[in-house]
Amino acid sequence: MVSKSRTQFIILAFLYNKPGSGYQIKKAIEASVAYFWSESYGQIYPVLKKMTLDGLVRQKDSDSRHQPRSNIYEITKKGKKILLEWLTTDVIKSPPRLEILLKLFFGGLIGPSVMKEMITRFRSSKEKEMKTLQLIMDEFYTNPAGHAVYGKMTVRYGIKVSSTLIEWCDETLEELEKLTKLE
Amino acid sequence: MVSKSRTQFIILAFLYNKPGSGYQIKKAIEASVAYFWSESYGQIYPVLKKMTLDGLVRQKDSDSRHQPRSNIYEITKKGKKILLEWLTTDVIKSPPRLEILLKLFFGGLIGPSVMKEMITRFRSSKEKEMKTLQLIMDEFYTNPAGHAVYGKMTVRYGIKVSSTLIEWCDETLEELEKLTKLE
DNA sequence: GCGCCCATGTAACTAGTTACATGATTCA
DNA sequence: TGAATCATGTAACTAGTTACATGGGCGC
Repeated sequence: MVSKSRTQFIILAFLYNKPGSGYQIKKAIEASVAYFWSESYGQIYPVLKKMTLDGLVRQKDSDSRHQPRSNIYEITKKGKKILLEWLTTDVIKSPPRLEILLKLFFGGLIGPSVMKEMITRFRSSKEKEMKTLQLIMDEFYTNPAGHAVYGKMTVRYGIKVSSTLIEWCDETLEELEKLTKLE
Repeated sequence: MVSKSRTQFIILAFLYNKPGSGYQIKKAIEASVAYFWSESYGQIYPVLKKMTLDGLVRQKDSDSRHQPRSNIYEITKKGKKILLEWLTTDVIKSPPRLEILLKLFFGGLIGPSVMKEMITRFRSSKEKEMKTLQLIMDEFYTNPAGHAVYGKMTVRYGIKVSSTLIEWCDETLEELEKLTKLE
């Protein structure tokens, strides 16, 4: 049976327009969607193998004279078909698991000052994240390329969410401050 | 070795103030942190067993005359210790995996109208989510209870994020609309 | 020759879900 | 009596990470 792992679909998406190797796919992911997706080699290589068996990709005849040996895959008709199907299917919402909220929820067990430190560090990480995304967004404007519309939308998502979270941290820190004084 | 699964820690947190069964823990999770956390029985029961072996919880002498048989666990000193350690440890940020962004990123492959439909449905789900959270928040104010401060903070997180996402959907839908006209 | 990057891959492990099996009690 | 709820548990599966092993080519 053809699997429904998301790894499979991101691979198909990257192979859609041009063939590539597992290594190249991983690099492409890091260079483009890293802020909302990641894959490990330990996932990519086995999945590529499985996809070959399922007829979603095929190995290109290893054109020989290649420096390091590299297995280039190209997408098949079947691969394109199931990719497009997946793209038009609704996102199945996975039960959200927000560890920071889990810890905060049980904040009563450890007291507000420790929580304050934790939220402060969380805030820093979000600020850093936002700056990175802002740089990517700037890049989009200085390097205009028509195909980037969809990329921009995803980056805007990240920027909006992280700036909201920074706001939330500030409000939360204020409340924790009040609790500290009551201690 | 004592595991670091988050399931383990949420169990410890719920047992911190009073003993309970696997079933009760699951119900408590559903009744309090469901909007940012979930656990399945298939996870809870085996983990409770493992935790007993590790000495983090112990089974209370099954007081007999219990209607249905039920295994009540209580937290041990060791359990409390590692719970507090975990609570004060920073959240390890798991690589985010936002499927909606993954699909949107490859929107060029299927075109704006299909994407518009998807974002519209995503927007509805966020709106529903926000309303639910708003109700929970109202509950906090009409049923005032001192211990709820931390709960309120987590709900406020959810409300802020979902309302930001609704905004993002609107902006994104507008842009997609423009693209549709260019088709 | 050494270190770095290209490149592929596997093994062991962790985490978790879904579906199923089982059976007691409660209440309409 | 039959449905709902309480209650526990297992088996099979899916997804994914981390660490490790291996080796070639490139440039200094």
